[in-house]
Amino acid sequence: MPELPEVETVRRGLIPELEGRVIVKAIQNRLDLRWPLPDRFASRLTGKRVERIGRRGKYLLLELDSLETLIVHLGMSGRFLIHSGGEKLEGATFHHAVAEPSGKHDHVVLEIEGGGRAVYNDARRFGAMDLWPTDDIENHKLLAGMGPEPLSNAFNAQHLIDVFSGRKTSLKAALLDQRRIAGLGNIYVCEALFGAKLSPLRAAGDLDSKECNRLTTVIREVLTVAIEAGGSSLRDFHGASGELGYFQHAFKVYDREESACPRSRCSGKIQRIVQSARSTYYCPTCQI
DNA sequence: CTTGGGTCCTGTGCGC
DNA sequence: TGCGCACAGGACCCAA
Repeated sequence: MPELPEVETVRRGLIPELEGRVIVKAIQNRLDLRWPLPDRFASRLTGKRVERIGRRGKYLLLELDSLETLIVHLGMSGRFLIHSGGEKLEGATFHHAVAEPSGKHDHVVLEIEGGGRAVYNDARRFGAMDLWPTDDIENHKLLAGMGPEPLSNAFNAQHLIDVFSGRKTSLKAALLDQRRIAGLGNIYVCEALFGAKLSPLRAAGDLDSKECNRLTTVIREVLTVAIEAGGSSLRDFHGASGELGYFQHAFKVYDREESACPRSRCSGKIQRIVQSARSTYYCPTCQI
């Protein structure tokens, strides 16, 4: 599910409830998510203060005062919801419906100083958590080798030229590869390629510098606008206070098979194709 | 090394 | 309504 804008939305929602507060008690309801949780998981969280909540690609990073960082990945269906200590729905500021916790897949619950609870729920259990020394976080096996943050200065046209060079793989697959660029998933790759007028079927290594430049700019724009919209809620994405994002209403191609290309002066029709077993949406007329 | 396909898991929505 | 199937925002793992 969640790509960079959704994870960033969750991060921003967790900060006011969690940052600077102590985890009074951690409750672990299963031994594993996608992989086994680390040894003594709950006790390594209990009594620790969350100093800072960061993000790397699609990973949330909760830095604890024990010098360890709680690494969290939401997988496809993961949620991290805050239930406030008082009237639990009063804090919702969005006009959309607020999700009730199912309880069924609440795998990890953090009771927060002051009475709130942060609940990690993940029906499909493709998500993950781990604890790792904060000063060595970049060497954690899930984070090592990840490409640059697309909203940082390290991401630029030259970087794309470098990582695409000589690649025969499709542009679609290349952008989904977290080792080349962090944070993009199926939705935002489709949207960025539309914005850059590039076919997802092109070989990555075929792009010229002008095209890489265009793609760089569009990726930044798409992600920035999506974050401002609170991410996309196609099926079940919720922010930390249960609110829905609304960037899905701004999709130009994703999930819009058969509709007219939204680009002015293009008479094309959005197509859905399958690339490496995943849906790609694009306009074959203007995405060359 | 690169690349493509299968796989993990549960829920939902659709056609019949 | 009920059933079966296709599909879902991720990404690891392995075979070729």
